[in-house]
Amino acid sequence: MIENLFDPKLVSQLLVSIGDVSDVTGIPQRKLRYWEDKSIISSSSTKDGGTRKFDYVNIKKIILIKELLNEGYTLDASVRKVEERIKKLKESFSALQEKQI
Amino acid sequence: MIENLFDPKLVSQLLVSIGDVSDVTGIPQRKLRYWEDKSIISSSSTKDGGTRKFDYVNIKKIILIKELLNEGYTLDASVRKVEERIKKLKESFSALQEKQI
DNA sequence: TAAAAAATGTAGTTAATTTACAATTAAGGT
DNA sequence: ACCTTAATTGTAAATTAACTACATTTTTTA
Repeated sequence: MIENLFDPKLVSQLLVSIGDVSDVTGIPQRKLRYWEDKSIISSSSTKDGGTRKFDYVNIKKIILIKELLNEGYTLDASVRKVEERIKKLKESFSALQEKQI
Repeated sequence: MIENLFDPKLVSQLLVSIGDVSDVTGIPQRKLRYWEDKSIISSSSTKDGGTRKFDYVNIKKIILIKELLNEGYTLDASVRKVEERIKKLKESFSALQEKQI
């Protein structure tokens, strides 16, 4: 049932602009660019001057980092803690996509 | 397990520009605007001149319509056939969001 | 073949984002 | 207190992406 709902292949293809990511996460655009500069998150901005687009995993990552920041962790510490979860998230993600449900 | 993967609340908040929807679905931007004019799909373009943003359900709808068009259905017929599936999709969607998983 | 449906072309305009500078504020160590 | 590094913020000018509002073309159907 849920398989019909969320097509993981489709979800993973959804790209969201920085303005909309900012709206959804509550993190200012300026900060998102800063985090990308520091390689904390990544977007599909193709060096040669396009616009940044964020995928589901990166948006989820931003939200998780924000939560840890709110708890009082430093940025680096937050990122370290989030990395492991994101790693698993990515794995399950590609596993699901393989399955071709 | 899957609950951790796809946060339905988050997925439903992802908004995608017309250019990216076009890339993902293979439907030209011009046609997407035409379909919206005909109320086949909808976007969050706030009349007062912003840019169109499509959500997951509408993107899924576009893909389903495209498939039926390829099978030879007329646009109207395709839409009619898709509506029922989309209705269920939306229901499950909000049900999941309520659950707050 | 006439009418309606479906799709397309494009010019001029507006919205959203980019980069690349610099400046500011906060936190941690001695 | 002072210094250093981390973290964040401000913004102008340029660029990219999308918009509307026309009109036109192609396809389908009665």
